[in-house]
Amino acid sequence: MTEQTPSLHTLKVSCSNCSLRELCLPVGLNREEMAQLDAVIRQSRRLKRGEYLFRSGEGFRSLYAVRTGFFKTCVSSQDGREQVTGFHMSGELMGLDGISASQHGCDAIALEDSEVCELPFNRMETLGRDIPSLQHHFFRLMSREIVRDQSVMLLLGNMKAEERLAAFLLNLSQRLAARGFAANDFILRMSREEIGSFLGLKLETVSRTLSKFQQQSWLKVDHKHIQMLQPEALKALVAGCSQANSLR
Amino acid sequence: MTEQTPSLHTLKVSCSNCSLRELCLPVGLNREEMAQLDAVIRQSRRLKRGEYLFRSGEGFRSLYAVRTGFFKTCVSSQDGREQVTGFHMSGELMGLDGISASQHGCDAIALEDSEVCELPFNRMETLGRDIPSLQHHFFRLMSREIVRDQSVMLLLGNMKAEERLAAFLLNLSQRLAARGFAANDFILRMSREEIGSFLGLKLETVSRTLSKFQQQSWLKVDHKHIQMLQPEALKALVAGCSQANSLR
DNA sequence: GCCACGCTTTGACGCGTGTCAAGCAAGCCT
DNA sequence: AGGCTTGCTTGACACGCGTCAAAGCGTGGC
Repeated sequence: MTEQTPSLHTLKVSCSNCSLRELCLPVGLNREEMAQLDAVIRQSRRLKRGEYLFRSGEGFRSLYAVRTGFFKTCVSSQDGREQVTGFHMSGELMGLDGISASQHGCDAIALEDSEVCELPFNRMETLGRDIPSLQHHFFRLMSREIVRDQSVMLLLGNMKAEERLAAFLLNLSQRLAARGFAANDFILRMSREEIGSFLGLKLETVSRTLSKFQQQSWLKVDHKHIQMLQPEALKALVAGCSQANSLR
Repeated sequence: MTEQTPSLHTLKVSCSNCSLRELCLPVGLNREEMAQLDAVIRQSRRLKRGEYLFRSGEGFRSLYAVRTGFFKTCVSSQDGREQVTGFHMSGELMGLDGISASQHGCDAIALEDSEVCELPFNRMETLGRDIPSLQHHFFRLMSREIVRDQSVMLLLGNMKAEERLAAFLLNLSQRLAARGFAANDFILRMSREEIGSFLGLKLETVSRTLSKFQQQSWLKVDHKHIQMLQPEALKALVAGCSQANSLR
């Protein structure tokens, strides 16, 4: 709730170059500024499912905004444990963690055929000096990412398996709805294992919990096809943990 | 490892106004710019142990840099579950999560008598336009916070109690050492419960695990006084999970 | 100085989730 | 079409951590 999703009418607006919900909308740029921005945003790049957009350790030069498709970002430790740190759909930004050390801090992998806009960070930074509202917007975006991460910490530190999964599904539903998709009938783009990695659970637990939700007729689960029959029931489960709506 | 701590010689440098390791140092400001910055930084504020620096939901106006003392930040859900999102010592910045919604997203509480510098965000933002290196530094700070949060996610999602506690102690040790304090002999400023909340464990588990470390003569634990007898043993425990060095 | 309270430690026990393993369904390749 | 791979489901069991409880220790207040 602390993070408001863009209202629907704003979704129709777009940059001339690509539709970057988060990037363009709240800024209120004039025509000239918009042109400057367009000049900086590079032609979009297409990725096939499974392809890496960037890898942890690679030099950082650009942020990437999802135009179409779906991504996961993940960090992994030396001994191979992998933690999915987020799932990213159209309009969302990836790569903010790379600024600090001038190299990417996580892997970004396309979970379906996708398209991204590349935003060369140096040039965005320079542009921010000329366009204060753009600079401010970038600070807000980074701050929002921090808020989101805190919600995930709350989830990982305090919630049980059922609560985590319910929070996850509701968050997904809400973000899809904000993009004009059905809120209660959608396809998961990620595997059970990836969901588990994000939620700090094993894939078997994810599977069992989904089955449990289905038994209670809260969901209909057909492989990756999810129908939310009683979203209120899920909401009741996470009612206490309200922070956990902005997971991504 | 991805986050390098400031080298020791840099620690002696300080702003004329207050010693903000993270804020001032890497920027490389000239004399005039330094003066501009000083003009913006407000007189420092003192807090007694237990006092709130800010609360979740309060209007956001400023960031705060710890001058002396020790803080925790935490988010809490409606039903009262509390998650400590970080511990903060001298030179570290708090409040970055407040930018996105113009209100603070967490509570900040002094764990001992402390002193902070207030940095009015609007004025810092304006100043950033005039001093590119300052602007860049702010982006880096925010990005570093995101990297840190990702490490915490890895810890909460993948590590066992012993690994979490070892990673926590090593991180604390390292940050203290970077500030010129003894690395292997220090006082915990927080309770077992607060450690547990940060690490996603119950206080009993924290206590038991500390006892276990002591039995193995890896530590000497006398209430809040910790002596690390065999830091290598702790390092070996977290060896695989290298990401987890930048927890804070 | 004493008492009361908060914090910590330690034990016994139970539960939730991880682990291991088997079987199934869907999709892909040849 | 057949066989392979990959991902998912489900069961049985184990174990780490949470829960509940009691007792010890320090500290601060009066």
